[in-house]
Amino acid sequence: MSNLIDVVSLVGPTASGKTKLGVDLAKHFNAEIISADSMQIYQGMQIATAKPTAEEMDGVVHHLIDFLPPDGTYSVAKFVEDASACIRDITSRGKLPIIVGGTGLYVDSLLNHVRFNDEVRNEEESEKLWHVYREQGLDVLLEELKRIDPDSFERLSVERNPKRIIRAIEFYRTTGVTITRQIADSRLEESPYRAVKLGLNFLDREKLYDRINRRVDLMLSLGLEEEARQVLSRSLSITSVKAIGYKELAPYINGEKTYEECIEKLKRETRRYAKRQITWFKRDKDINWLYIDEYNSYEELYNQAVQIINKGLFYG
RNA sequence: GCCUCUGUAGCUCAGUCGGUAGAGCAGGGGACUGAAAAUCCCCGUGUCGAUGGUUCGAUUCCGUCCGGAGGCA
Repeated sequence: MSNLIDVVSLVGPTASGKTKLGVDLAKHFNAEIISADSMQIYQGMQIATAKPTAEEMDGVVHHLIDFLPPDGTYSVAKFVEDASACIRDITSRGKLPIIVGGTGLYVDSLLNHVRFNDEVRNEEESEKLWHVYREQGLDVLLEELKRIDPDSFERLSVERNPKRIIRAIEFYRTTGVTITRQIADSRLEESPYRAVKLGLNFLDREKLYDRINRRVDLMLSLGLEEEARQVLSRSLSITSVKAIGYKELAPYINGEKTYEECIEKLKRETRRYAKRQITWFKRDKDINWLYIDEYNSYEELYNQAVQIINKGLFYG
C-alpha cells in the first residue's frame, strides 16, 4: 500500500476524441476532470478551442476550464499550482482525478511534479532582451549566455531558438540562478502521483487530418466566424492571442484575403499543431496508446481504456 | 484541319549548351522547464508524358503518338 495519489491522464492530439472518452471514463470511475489545455481556460473562446459544452460534459465536473478572461495571462507554473490544488480537492472528496488535455508541457509538468522557481516572470527584462534581439541579432545574446550558463549555451546555440535563449538570460538576470540549475532543481522532489496514462491517436495520420479538416468545417457551421469577430475585437493577452482559429481568420475579416485561403490556413495550422503534440507525447514511454483506427467501434476502445485503468489502479 | 506553346517531386515551377535534376509550398522526423494552440532545428530519387531514332550515353536533340493551353482558318 503506497501513499501515492492515483490519477489518470488522457492525452492526444487535437480532434482525437479526448473530450468524449474522458467524460465516459469519468462517469465509470466516479471521477472529475481536470482540463490540461492552455486555451480552453479562456472565457468567450468556445468554438475555436473545442471547449466541451454542458451537454458534452454530461454532468461530469470539469476543472480549469472557462475561468479566465481573454486578457489574462497564464503559464505552466500557474497550471501546476492550480491543477495540484484540484487534485487535492478531488481526492479529499474520495473521487478520482482524470487529467484530460492536449497541452503536453502542462500535463508532464504536473505529473512529474516540476517545481518552478518562486520568482515570477520578469516582463521588463524579457522585453529588453527581445529588443536587443531585434536590433542586434541573436549572437550578442548567445555570447552573454555563454558567459553566464555554458551548459544551456551548449544546448541552445545549435537550434538558435530566440525564445529559449532569451528566457534563459532573463531567468538568470532576475533570479541569479542559471536555467540549467533551475531545471535540475525542479525535478528533485519525487512526484506524489501514480498516474495511469492513456494516449489517443490514429495509426494512419491521414485519418486524423481528415478529422481535423472536418472539425474545422463543423466549427465554422457553429459560428466560428462570429466568435472570431468578437474575440478579435477584445484586448487579448500574450497567451490568448496565440489560439488557433482567430488569427487565421483575421485576414479574411479585415478583407485582406479570401475566405478559402484563410480556411485552408486554419486547417493547415491545426494539422501542424496536432503533429507537434504527437511529437511531444511520443516521448513519454509510459503512455498506453489507444489507436482509434485499430478498433472496430468506440465501445471496444472505451472498454480497452477501462481495462487499462483498472489494471493500473488496482495492480499497478 | 493547320500553327505555336506546354507536359519534370503531392502542388506551382526552375534546370540540364547531351553525362539520369532542384527551389518554394505541402508533407515527414525531432527539440521543448514560467507565452507551449508558443518557439525552433533537420529532411528532396522523382518511370523528367509515352514510344521510336541519332549518340558511347537522351529528361535534354529529331520523329511519331497521347494529354493540356492558346492562335489561325
